Amino acid sequence: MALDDRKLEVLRAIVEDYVATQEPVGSKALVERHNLKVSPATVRNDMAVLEEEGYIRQPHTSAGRVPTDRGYRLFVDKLSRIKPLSPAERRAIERFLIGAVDLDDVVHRTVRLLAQLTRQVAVVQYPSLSRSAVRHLELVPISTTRLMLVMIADTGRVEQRLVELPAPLPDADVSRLRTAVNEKLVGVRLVDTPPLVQDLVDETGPELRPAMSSLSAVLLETLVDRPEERIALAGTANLTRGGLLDFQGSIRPVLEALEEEVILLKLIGSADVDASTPRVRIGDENEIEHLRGTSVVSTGYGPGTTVVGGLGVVGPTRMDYPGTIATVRAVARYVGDLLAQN
Amino acid sequence: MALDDRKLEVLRAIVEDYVATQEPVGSKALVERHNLKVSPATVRNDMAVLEEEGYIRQPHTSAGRVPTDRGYRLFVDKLSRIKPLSPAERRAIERFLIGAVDLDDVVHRTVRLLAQLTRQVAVVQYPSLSRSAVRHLELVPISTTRLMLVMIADTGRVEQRLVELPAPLPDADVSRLRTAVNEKLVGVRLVDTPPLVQDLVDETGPELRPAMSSLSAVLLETLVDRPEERIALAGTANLTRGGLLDFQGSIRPVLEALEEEVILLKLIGSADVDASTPRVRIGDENEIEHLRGTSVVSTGYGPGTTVVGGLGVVGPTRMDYPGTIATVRAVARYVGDLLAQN
DNA sequence: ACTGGCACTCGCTCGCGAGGAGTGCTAGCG
DNA sequence: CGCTAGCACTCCTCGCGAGCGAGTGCCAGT
Repeated sequence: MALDDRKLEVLRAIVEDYVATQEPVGSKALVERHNLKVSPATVRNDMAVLEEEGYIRQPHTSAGRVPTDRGYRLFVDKLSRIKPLSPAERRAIERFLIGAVDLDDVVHRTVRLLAQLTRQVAVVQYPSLSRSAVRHLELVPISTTRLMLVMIADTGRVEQRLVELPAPLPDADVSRLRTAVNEKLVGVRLVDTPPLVQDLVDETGPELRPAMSSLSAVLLETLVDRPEERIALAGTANLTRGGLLDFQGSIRPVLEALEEEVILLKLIGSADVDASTPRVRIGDENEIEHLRGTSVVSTGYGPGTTVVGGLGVVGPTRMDYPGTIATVRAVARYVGDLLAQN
Repeated sequence: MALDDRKLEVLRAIVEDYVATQEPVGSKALVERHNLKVSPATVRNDMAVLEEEGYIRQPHTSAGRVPTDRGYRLFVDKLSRIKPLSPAERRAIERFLIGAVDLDDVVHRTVRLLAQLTRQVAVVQYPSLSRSAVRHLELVPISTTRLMLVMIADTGRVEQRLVELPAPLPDADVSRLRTAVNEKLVGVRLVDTPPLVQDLVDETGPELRPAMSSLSAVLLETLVDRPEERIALAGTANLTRGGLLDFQGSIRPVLEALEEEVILLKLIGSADVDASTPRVRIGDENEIEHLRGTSVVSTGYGPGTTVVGGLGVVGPTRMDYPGTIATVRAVARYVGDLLAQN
């Protein structure tokens, strides 16, 4: 059954009021606050229909109506325009992000900014190694049988790993190794390195072969096969906002979920995200069981139109979607621009 | 006024029971659970004295007694022995920490381990740069006028900073810079570098002087003058344990405080910590206003007896002090040993 | 110095009733 | 046919008071 315009308007009003007041909204209050042209009774009839269709529900008989996940979904898809950011917000974003000294700094500032602007929990993934290319590889002797391998990626990430050598290696040989790996790998995307790394080993002379093998094993395993994803989190205190009404009484499961990097990666990981417009997952749409009852707004970011990582926020289903979506999108763009500069 | 042995015993019993049950403890229950040799009435008299002295209090007339911060303090200082860890705990620690691939990994594992074992919020400071020495400095050209400076510290920390050069610099000159700074600074503690960095600039020939100046400015400012401290946090979900009884009803201020790195550093920062035995701050003893109502157990860690960073846990004043202290101390030692190996 | 007894305090829980917001239904109106 | 006004009904919320019980303080006795 198709909902006519007025019913949609009623749904929008319910969502907006509920988000604003956090209380079930009744027919009378609705017509007053939104000066609709019809009477409460009419609105009640519309509400009955909306309820039948599953867009709203009553917590109990004789209480006002509350949007369901489905109602929010319709609201987000059809009934809301993304709010333009206020100049103050734009300024806040700019002010926050200038002066970052390194990637860590950028990510930390971003996640705090996002938490502050949306007043929710913010999550930012570091640029994914799998979407990075090698900018430089450095080998630092730690002892005669240990090297530290430092990889600097074009996304600004710097990773280090210990390499145990099968036999002591003079410094001159370390230099040769360094030159060899850099010549072969600089500029190559990490996902494309495996065959080249194999070449490297094959091409290495017998005296350096064992060392190169150890090195390539570390390279492949820890940087390519299961590259470490990193995540920053901020604003968990915002979960306590809105009393115990949100998150069906306990923020426990939410906090637990947020401590699992794996879960966070699923949430805002860059896997299936594109940078055009944020993705919104509402309540039950979330795969993570602990996060039913929350909504997640996430998007990819990166220099230009490419995506190197994801970011987003986690909040109650009862959130200001237009504002949150706008903020997430704006922050992602700024961060992308910032990365493009380096 | 001196408390006789039995009164101390009563205090200890009250603390233990309250920690275990989370409920005010009454005289009758006390004599039963701890089979004291005296009657409830006697215990009541002792309680009256303990209350006068400020070690315990009643939430309201006709409720049991609850320890005050002062009571906990006495308990920690005089009435408790540090529990030895169970073999299971020792095993958990070992299992958790082997297989860490780099410093990030070590810190992350440690903080999660600590949170899990103590069932509280755990905080681990990365080895402080101010207590590190330079192991290697690397310069990577990003463009003709930009270098990335990577410092590898003996504590395993790796820091990178962008250096803007006043003029384009050929690769050969980059190498000369690299050699110069490494010869001068490798092995030197960061706090001791400033005069040497100055020497470096002075000794540099005129053609490299401008580049060296930029480089030294970055070195001094971001690595020595205000070195970035890093912190890892885990177990915030544990704050919700024990309902709303702990933290006077709201975990909000606690979560807020935990988001401030500055605050965390004050808490567990290595400044005034020694590695011998954990420091315990109970309730009001905390300087941080938001953390009144919590207790903090912290200690320093590092290879051998040196201290390179701090770690600890934050929990309700009503916590298992002997167990927590033992765990914090044990984890700190293991981490210290682990660092010593690298 | 400790104990048993006893009166007392006071927070907690429950049931009850009044109040009120909001609803669904029905009849009437344009 | 859609909208509206009126009305009876539901059910949540809040406040009140009684009963209960844990725990206490005090006092007299050993």
